Amino acid sequence: MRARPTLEKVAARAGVSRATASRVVNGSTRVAPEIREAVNRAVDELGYVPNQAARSLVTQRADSIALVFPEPATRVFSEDPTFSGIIRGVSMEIEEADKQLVLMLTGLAGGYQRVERYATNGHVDGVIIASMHGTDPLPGILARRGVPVVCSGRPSVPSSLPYVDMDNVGGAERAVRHLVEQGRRRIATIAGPQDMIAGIDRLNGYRAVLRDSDRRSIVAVGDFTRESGTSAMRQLLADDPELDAVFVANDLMALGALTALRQAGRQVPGDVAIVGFDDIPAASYTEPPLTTVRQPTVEMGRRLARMVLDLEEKAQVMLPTELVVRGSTTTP
Amino acid sequence: MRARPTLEKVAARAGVSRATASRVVNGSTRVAPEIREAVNRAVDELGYVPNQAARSLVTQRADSIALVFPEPATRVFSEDPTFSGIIRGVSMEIEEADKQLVLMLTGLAGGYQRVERYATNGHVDGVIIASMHGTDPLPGILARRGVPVVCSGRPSVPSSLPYVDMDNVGGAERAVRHLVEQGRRRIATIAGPQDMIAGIDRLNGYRAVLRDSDRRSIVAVGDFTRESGTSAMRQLLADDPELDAVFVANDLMALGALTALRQAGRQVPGDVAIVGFDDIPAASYTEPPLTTVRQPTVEMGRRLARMVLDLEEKAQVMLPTELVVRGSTTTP
DNA sequence: GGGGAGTGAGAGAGCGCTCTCTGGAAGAAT
DNA sequence: ATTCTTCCAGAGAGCGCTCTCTCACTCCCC
Repeated sequence: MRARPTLEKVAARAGVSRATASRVVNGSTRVAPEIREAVNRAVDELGYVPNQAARSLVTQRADSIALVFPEPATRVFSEDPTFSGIIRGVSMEIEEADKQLVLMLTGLAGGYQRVERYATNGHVDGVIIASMHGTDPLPGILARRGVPVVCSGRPSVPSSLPYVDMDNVGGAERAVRHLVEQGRRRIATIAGPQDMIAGIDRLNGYRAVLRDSDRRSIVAVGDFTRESGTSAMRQLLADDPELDAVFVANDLMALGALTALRQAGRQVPGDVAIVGFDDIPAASYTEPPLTTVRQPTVEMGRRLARMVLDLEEKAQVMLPTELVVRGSTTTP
Repeated sequence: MRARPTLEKVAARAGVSRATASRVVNGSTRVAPEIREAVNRAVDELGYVPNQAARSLVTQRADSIALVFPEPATRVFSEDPTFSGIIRGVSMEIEEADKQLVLMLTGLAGGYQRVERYATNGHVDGVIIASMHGTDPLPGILARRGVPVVCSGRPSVPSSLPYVDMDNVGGAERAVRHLVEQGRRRIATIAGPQDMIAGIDRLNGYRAVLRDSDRRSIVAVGDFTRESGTSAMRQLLADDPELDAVFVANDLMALGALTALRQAGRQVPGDVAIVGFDDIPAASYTEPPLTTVRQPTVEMGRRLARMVLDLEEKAQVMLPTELVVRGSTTTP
C-alpha cells in the first residue's frame, strides 16, 4: 500500500501552497479557476483524501454523530423493526450531510460511562439517544456537558431537551375509538411497561376514550414481548370472559395475544376484535391480518438526525401516527 | 460548558511534564507510583478525556472500525434478525476492545465511493462488509488499497480475502436429510436468489442430498422475501401437486410458503412437511412451529470483529449451523 | 497618475497528542 | 571512589490540517 498523500504533496504537485490547496479542497470560491483546476487534477492523480483526524484537530468538529441504543432496546431489536427504521432514517440524513454514524449499543455494565466519555471528548458532534425509558439520566448528563443531544421519545420527567416523539396517545385513542365505532362494548387492553413513555401514553389514550364512551377499563400489563402478550391475554380472558375487544400496546404482544385467543377458541374478529400498535411487517400476515397503528419510524430517524445536525431547529416534536384497519377488527 | 482540559493542563496540575502525563494516561509502567498517582488525581479532578483526533493524528490509528451494509441488505433488515445479530456480535467485541463502531448503510447511488473514500482516509482501522452478494467489488477494492477487510459470507469468486461464513451447504443437507428420514418422497425446494452465496449454497446442499437419496429435485426460486415464498410455493404446487415436503432457503419465504399451503388446503406436516432456514423468532410462533436451521449470527459478528481487530488471525472461517426440529416436519 | 479598494496566494502558527531522544539521578559493579 | 547500568522524567519534534495575517498585485475612480 502506498502511503496516503498529504495536502503538502498535492500542493507541491499543483505548484501552489498548502493553504491554497486546502482552500480548493474545502471549496472556497476565492481561488482562481486555473489554479483550482490544477489542484483538483493533482488531487485526482494522487488519490488524495483529507485526513479527518488532522482536520478534526483544528476545526474541533468530528463530523460524526452517535446513535445510542440502551441495552433494553437492543434486546427487542431483533423482532421489532422500529429501531431499524430509526437507524435507516438517521443513516439517510447523516449520509446526505456527509457525516458519519457511530452506533453504540450500550452494554450491560458501564455503558453510560463509556458513552459519556466518548461523547464528551470531541469524538462526535452530537448524540441521538434512542432511549426507551423516559427516566434515562444519560440525555441530561450529556446536555449538561455541552453535547448536543436529541432523544427519541419524550422523557417522562418534563425537561427542555429536544425530542422527537410519536403521537402515542393519539394513536391509542384512534385505535380504541375504532373499536367503539365497531360496536364493541367490553374493550380490554394489554398495556406496555409503565416505565416506558410509550407504554404509559398508549394506556392513557385507551383510558381517555373508554372514559368518554362510558365503558370500564380492563387492564393487563405486559412487557412488549410476544410471550407477555400471550399470558396477559389469558389473564384478561380469565378476568372477563365476556370481553369483545382488546387494544394491545404493541404488535409483538398482539401476536402473542392472538395465539392465546386462538387457544381459547375465540374467533377474531367475530368474538374478539384486536388492535395492535407499531405496524410491524408480521402484522400484515397474521390470520386475520392485524389492525394496528403505524408509526413513521424512518421519518423519526430523519428528524432526529436533522435536529442534531442543526439542519432544523431543535424542538420537541410529535409525529402523527396512523390507524391501519385490517381484518382483526372488521369483516370485509 | 467549560472547555475540555488538555493533557497540558493535567500535566501542569500534577506538576509533571506533558510527556509523563501522557505516559500515565496510556498506562506505561515506567512511571514512579507517586507520580502516576498525582497524574491520575489531576485527570479525575479535571475530568480529562483524551482528544481522539489528536491521538489518531500521531498514532495513525483511528480506533474505530466500519461495518458496511450494502443497500439490498438494509431492505431485508427490518424482518430478518440475521443482521441485528451480526451487529450485536460486532458491537460486543468492539466495545470490549474500547473501539468504535461506524455503521454505514450504503445508499443507492454512490455508496461505494463513499465507503471507499471514508475507509481509505485513515478514518477506520478496518472494515467489515456484511455483503450479501458474493460478487461485491468493494472488498477487493479496499483490500487493494491496504485497508483490512473481513467479509461476512464467502465471496462467490475464490479469493484470498478473509471471511466468516455459515455452513449453508451443511445446514441445507441436514435439513433435507431430515426430510428424507421422515420418509418424504417428493421433496421440493424454494431456493434463494442465485446471485447470493447463501442462496447458491443452500440449493447445492439440497441437490446433493436429493442426488444421494435418489430423488429428483423440484426447484422454484424466490428472492428471500415473504411474498416470493408464497408465489414460489404456489408454483411448486402447480408443478407437482404430489409433493410431500419442501425445503425453503430462508424462514421469511417459509412463512410465505406456509400461507400458500394453507390456502391450498394442504396440512402441515400431514400433507407437506416444511423446513426453513435462519431460525428467525417468528419461526417458533407459526402454526405449526417451523423446523429450521439456526445460524450463529452473534458469533459471526464476534468473529468478524475479532478478525478485523487482529485479535485472531484473519482466515476463511465456516461456522456450524444447527437443525432445529419443530412441528412443521414431525408430529409430536 | 496616484491612492484606495478589492482580490488572490503564501507564510506560519498552532490544534492536542505521542514518542524518541536526551539527561540526570540512583544504584550496582569494579 | 569511580565507572557503568538502569531507570525515570523532560524537551521537543512533528502528525496533517485549517485559518488568520500579510503581502503582492490588479483595477478603478477622482
